[in-house]
Amino acid sequence: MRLFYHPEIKKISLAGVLYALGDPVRLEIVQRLAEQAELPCAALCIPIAKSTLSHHFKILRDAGVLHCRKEGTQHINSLRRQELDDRFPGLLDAVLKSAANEALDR
Amino acid sequence: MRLFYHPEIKKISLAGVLYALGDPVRLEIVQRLAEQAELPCAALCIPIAKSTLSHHFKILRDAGVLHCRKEGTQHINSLRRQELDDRFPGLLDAVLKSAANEALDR
DNA sequence: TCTAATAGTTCAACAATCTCGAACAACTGA
DNA sequence: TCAGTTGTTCGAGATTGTTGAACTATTAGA
Repeated sequence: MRLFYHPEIKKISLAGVLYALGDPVRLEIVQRLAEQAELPCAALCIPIAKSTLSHHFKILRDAGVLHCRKEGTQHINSLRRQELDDRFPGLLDAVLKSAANEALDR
Repeated sequence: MRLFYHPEIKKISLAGVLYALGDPVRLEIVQRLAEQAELPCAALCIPIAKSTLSHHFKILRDAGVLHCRKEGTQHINSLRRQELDDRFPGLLDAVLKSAANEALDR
């Protein structure tokens, strides 16, 4: 299995990041990673096919939101938080805060 | 032609808003509306089919990002800025600031 | 070392969504 | 009333999303 593609921070587009965050499953992944720093794909426990989950992780990686490294049989994911904050200051914080707010409403 | 659907502010979802913003054309529409307050659809001058543009406006309306009212033959669009700020504080500002930052890079 | 189990990816098929031109509806002005 | 303007709706083809099955890579146990 080859190494994953991770775009340079300079090549990350705002529309790409927003698109990646604009899906309930992917938004949940990002929220979990904001709390836990590192997670393997399987830790999500979301009831969807694992091929679909793999696809969502790929979109987040390609958009520049996540970094993924291999460790044994697992793929460990983490937010590219510092890089995102450098490129789009305040964006991720605003999204995470909004997500937390939204969760309170229910 | 019937009136447009505009969701209640309480029913606007974060993923829906991010999805709506996660397209270069729609992001540009939102940026323009942040500068100009009100615009008819035709004012965009983006080289895509007008049926496609109409579709993008519908997505932005359905997500709760835009309000649209009829005025003669035109449909006047505006950001639901106050409502969005109430529901997701700081989000729109962060997106608009990020968009402005990104524009400087090129 | 062989085998089975685990973690994810890739593939192929089907479903859903996007983009477009054409047709349509609503309004305006001559 | 008739033509022009603005934007929506419809149907078709292209793109993207979702899924189970097959596959790769690694680990643990006999």
